Amino acid sequence: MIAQAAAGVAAGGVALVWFRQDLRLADNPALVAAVASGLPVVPAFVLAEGDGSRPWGGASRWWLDKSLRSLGASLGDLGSRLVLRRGDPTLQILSLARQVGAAKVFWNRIYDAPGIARDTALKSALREDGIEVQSFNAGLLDEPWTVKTGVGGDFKVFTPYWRAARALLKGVKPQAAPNALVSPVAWPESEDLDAWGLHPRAPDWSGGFEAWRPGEGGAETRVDHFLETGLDGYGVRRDLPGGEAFSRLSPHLHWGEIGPRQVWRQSHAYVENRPDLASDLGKFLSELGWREFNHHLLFHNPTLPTENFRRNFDRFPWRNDPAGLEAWRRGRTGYPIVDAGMRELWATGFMHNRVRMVVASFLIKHLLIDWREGEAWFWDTLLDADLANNVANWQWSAGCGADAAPFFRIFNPVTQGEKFDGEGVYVRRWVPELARLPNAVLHSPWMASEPVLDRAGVRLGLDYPRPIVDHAMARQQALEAFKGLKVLD
DNA sequence: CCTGGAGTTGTCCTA
DNA sequence: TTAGGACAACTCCAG
Repeated sequence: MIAQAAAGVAAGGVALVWFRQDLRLADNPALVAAVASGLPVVPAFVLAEGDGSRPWGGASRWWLDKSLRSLGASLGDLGSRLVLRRGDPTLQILSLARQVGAAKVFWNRIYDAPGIARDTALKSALREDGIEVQSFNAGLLDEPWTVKTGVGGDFKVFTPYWRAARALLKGVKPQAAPNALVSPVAWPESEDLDAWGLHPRAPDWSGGFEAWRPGEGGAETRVDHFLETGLDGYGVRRDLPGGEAFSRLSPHLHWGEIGPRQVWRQSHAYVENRPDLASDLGKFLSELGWREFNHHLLFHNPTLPTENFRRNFDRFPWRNDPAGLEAWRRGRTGYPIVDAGMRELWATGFMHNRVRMVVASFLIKHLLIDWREGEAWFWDTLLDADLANNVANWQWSAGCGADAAPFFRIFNPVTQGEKFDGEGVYVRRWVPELARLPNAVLHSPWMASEPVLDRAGVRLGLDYPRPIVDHAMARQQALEAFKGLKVLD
């Protein structure tokens, strides 16, 4: 310990880079600033514990494990390392900064309330130690406080928000990754990633995650692949869960293995010689826009993760229904499109966007279960679980969020299945016990005649459940429940 | 301050 | 078969 501290101090101080949700070398302003300081650079990551922020879910921990290995390897290629610590990040960064003799500390910002409070306090503490601290924006196109309505307020409706946010973007120029990092004279000790147990054991339920490639390299491959194969016709094709026209960038964006500026720049560059793709590009970028908007909402509404954005929903008569919740989680509701989605989630850590809306609508409006239950399940099982996106989207689905779906918009799981999975590619993949049913009844097996069920080898109630609620009845019940929410804020 | 058009993703009934 | 309107009421936001 003494030798290490002495080594850092003797070299005239080092630049400490605290990685969080920016696990990349390219377009990383904190890293660029550290290199520009001319000091030896110590890159560090802290597995946060007990700092008031929400602990990562199981799927997120799986991803983080791989992403840290990737980042560590990339730093190794530059002759550097990634120093790992766990515990309260404030204490860990303070102690690490002192230990290595940091003259400067750099990080990229995050935008949830506990994180902001922690970072603010840490900044003061470091400065009291005479250490220079600087934070940057790596994760958003526009930081939340820069996008304002005409009268200086924060937007609550997406369309005007995105119009204003785009107008602020003048020449989006991602920064290049550094070519080399100067190492400190001596490295501080690092914890062992294997010992963190982020990869599930006993049992290892991550077998279905193998198609993912966490890390900066995987993110770059994903963008290229999407632009080549998914952008053409994205506006329509993105809605088909059996297809492939979606980017799958969300987990990479969540961990900052690629930043929105890079996605913005690359997709514009790709479309430069393809004017026919302008409309599809706009659709794709508006998805980035929703990500921006969700972070904007979270920043301006710190209680978004736990409280209804529209407070009149505080009176909503949510049902306590453990059996229904469990059927939903396991994909045993008897509605094939819902069950397919929930099983895709469980198996792969991902769910198609259209299907996310369908299953959310089902939990909230058919089962009348609190959106927070669904949000918690997604948080644990989604590889792209992101606080801002998850809570804002669940609130939107429930009707209590910003710019939310009107209450009478109750998805019919049969109609949705027929409309967006008409050929049954998606349902047959994830609900294989129904695979031999003809398309006409695939999304409503309870409507099939006995001979049709027999031929398909389906015994309702045995091989596949009957619907746990009747759609028409549930719909009426939901409309009644929502009627009780007269606004009187 | 006032006004009025608009608001991610739908469903169902009727003509 | 298909197209159009009802479904409520509210808030947001620009002019």
